[in-house]
Amino acid sequence: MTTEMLTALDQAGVRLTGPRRQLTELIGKRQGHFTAAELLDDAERRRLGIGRATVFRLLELLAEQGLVERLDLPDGRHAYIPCEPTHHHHLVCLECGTSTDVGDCGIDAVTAEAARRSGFQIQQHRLELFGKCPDCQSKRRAKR
Amino acid sequence: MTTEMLTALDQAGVRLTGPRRQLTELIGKRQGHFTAAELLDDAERRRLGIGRATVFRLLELLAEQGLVERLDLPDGRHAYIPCEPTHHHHLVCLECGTSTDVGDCGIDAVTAEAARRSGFQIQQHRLELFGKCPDCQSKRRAKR
DNA sequence: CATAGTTATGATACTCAGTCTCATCTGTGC
DNA sequence: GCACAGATGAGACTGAGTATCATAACTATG
Repeated sequence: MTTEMLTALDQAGVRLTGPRRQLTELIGKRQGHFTAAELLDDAERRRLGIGRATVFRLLELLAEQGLVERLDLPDGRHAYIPCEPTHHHHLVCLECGTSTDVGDCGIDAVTAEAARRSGFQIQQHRLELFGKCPDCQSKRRAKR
Repeated sequence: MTTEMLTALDQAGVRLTGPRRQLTELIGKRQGHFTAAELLDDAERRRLGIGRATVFRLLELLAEQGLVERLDLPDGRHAYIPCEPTHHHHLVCLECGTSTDVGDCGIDAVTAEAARRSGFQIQQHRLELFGKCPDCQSKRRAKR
């Protein structure tokens, strides 16, 4: 996962520097989504001496390569999810933050229908699904 | 439109003050989405003397009542769209900002399918469609 | 190796959206 | 009119993200 990101960056003609290696490793250690602030905290806690700007710059790079996707959480914060660079959608667990990719599940039919009804030419769409993952469902059940 | 908002606010037990009337009127005059900053600019340009906090407070109120919906633009900015207080999705024109509501268009089937595949319990979803509205399509054609 | 040149880096200052506080003001029900 | 809860604007504050710039590090050469 971490190495995949690094090789992808390498192929994109980007230098594989120390900070970039360390940050991608931190991203790999987090499962699920994370915000820029969380990643920055991780780096500071480990005294890596990595600046704020570097974190944002790497996230931008990763997003350009499609290795990470920007996501708007229901509370309005911006988060990132590591993912495969193909178009797809995310299912995000509101409790633990895990996320799963789902294929299109028929969304194309929905956009086509919306286009037909409205006359719009649809260029982009964004579908985000939020809920509770199987693990958190069973944990909650166990507590009772 | 403007009056609908006001009566809805009234029914929600909210005071119909001067600033609120003026701001809802400004919202009514804009067609399509707008950002908090744009609304604030409108108010300042007319020397209404309305504070930043008041604008945000009203938008929050309107959002609570479902009279306006928060929207994340593709460029990451937050915008608002006046709308009917029922669940639906928006189609936003990237050129002129007009927006149209579309009903569910079969999105429930999509979320159900995603839930089935992943085992998630889906609690919320967000679907945003971006494209070009019929007017902008014909304008562009006319230019050539 | 050494070195030159490009690219990345961290510190810091800055901007901008949104929130908070608080003294003052204003709708609203009486 | 009056009282008072609720709303307001000014301005301080926070936190995310960006811009700048001198310094540092990676890379390809010789």
